[in-house]
Amino acid sequence: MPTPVDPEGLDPEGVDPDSPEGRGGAAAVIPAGPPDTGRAPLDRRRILGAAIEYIDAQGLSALTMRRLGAHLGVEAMALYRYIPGREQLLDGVVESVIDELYGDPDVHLEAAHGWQDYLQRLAHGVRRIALAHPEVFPLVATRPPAAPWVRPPLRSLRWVESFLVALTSCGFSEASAVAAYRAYSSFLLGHLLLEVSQKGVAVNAEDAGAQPPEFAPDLSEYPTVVRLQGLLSVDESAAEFEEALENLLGRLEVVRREGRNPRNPESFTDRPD
Amino acid sequence: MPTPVDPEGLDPEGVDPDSPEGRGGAAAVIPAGPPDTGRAPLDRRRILGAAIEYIDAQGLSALTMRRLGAHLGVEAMALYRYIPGREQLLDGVVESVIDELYGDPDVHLEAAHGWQDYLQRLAHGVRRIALAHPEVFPLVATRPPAAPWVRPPLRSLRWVESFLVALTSCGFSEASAVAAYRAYSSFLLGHLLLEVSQKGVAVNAEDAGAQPPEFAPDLSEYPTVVRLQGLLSVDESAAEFEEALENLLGRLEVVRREGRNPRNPESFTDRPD
DNA sequence: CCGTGCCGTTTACGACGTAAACGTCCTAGT
DNA sequence: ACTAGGACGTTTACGTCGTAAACGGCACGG
Repeated sequence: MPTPVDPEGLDPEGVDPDSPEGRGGAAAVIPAGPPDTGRAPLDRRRILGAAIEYIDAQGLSALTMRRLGAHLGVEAMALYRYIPGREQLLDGVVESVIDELYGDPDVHLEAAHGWQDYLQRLAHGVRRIALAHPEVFPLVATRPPAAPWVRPPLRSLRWVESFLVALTSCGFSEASAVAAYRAYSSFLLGHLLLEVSQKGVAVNAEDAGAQPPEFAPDLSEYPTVVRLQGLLSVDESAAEFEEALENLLGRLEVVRREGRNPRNPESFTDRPD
Repeated sequence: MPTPVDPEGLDPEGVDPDSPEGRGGAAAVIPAGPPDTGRAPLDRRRILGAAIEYIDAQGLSALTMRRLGAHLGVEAMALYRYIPGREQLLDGVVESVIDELYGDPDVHLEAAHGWQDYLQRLAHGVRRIALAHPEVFPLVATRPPAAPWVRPPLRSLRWVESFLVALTSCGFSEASAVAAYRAYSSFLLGHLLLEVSQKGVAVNAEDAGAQPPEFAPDLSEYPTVVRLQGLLSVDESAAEFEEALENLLGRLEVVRREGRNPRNPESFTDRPD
């Protein structure tokens, strides 16, 4: 049994368990095979897989209907038989990427081992996806959701349902479950978007310019930044994520015990049920 | 003196003080005047102002060099005398928008009244900007920053410097100040990006389709979502922001008192350069 | 044997970002 | 006063984009 989860914090010496190198093949792209071998008959799933692959490799702005077609060994117009247009292609990409959560054996749809375990596993599952597809995640974050109350990065009704059922079944009131959903979404979005954007900048060499070794935009006015540059540059993403997540779970536990919407506290102090 | 700030929570009956209607003219766009009156001689500032105005009005995807030129009463190529290209135009837009913070009288560069006051004012200032320019904020969030350690939404060295000086001058160790900067950025980004995207979806009627009254993508599989739909739809953004901000400040106070990086407490004494 | 779908290609159009050459005016030096 | 030059906006042009529309080949059921 390879790579069990570690919901209670990081192995002190271990590598980041959510990084693509840090685990087995879970949360991988839908395999699309080498670009032109195996001339499969080109369905929607294959197109979306190839699009994700292409974005991961070349960046979002490089994805073009023509280029994606070429990547599949096909003319651009062939894609339109399966996808209405580019916008819907991107919607499909987002949907496909978050659907990888269903294939992750460490993420459960039910809170069988308590809501904290559920939220821990879910958070790490999403983080794994974000780190596996750093170029796609900004799309997950910014594409307008289907309904205003479906919040990125958990952009699927099924996960919203799962979330709300899990929490309400574990003692959260309906209002607290909704509040928790919102707090949790904000937490995930902020941390993961920053993490992938930081990673993206660090990795990018081909994208915009080419001065990776040294580019100093006059730091002379900012002595504190200069002094702390070393500290600012260390990457503590995994630990910070873990810590902020633990803190959030702690907050939610308080909310759960109070059993009420944490704001509007008079709704329960002066009123038995 | 109109509309004083209220850093210690929301006026119980008041409207959201960060909403564009909720206060005076602070955090307004650089005035560009009516589109074609006053044929001013077209400098960089005017172009960026017009671009922000245009994005706010028509959405980011509608911004085109040709259309922006037309909006300014000029051919597209005229813009290239002041801006190298479209990408740099967007960078300039992001920079301009966050520069509105300097014009906000309620946000201070120094922590004259303590770090909590400083962070409260800064957070609300950024929130005001996000709400004033909901179509621009995703750009603020996703555009690659200049250096990997300059994190959105505080994307300017001057604010990073200000932040770090403010916290270290209030008793934070260097490591804690940096950790606070990261936690604070994640908090702002997650909450504000979700808030503007929610608002954007709610407001948009012209953008993609046109079925605002009812569009029900088969909720029959998701009974809990249906049952909690009312709760999910209420907008508690202001209160949630405030509550999460208070919680963050509480966490940071603990970090400050411990005076150390909360993770890895033994690693900073012999810190490498 | 011949329709008749399916499925990928070809052709075409308008919009985009932008390089390059070109006015057109204002100003300064003689 | 005349002219050289620079600042500023326009014109033209090219390659690429998304995609509508017509087309071609191939398999299969009558």
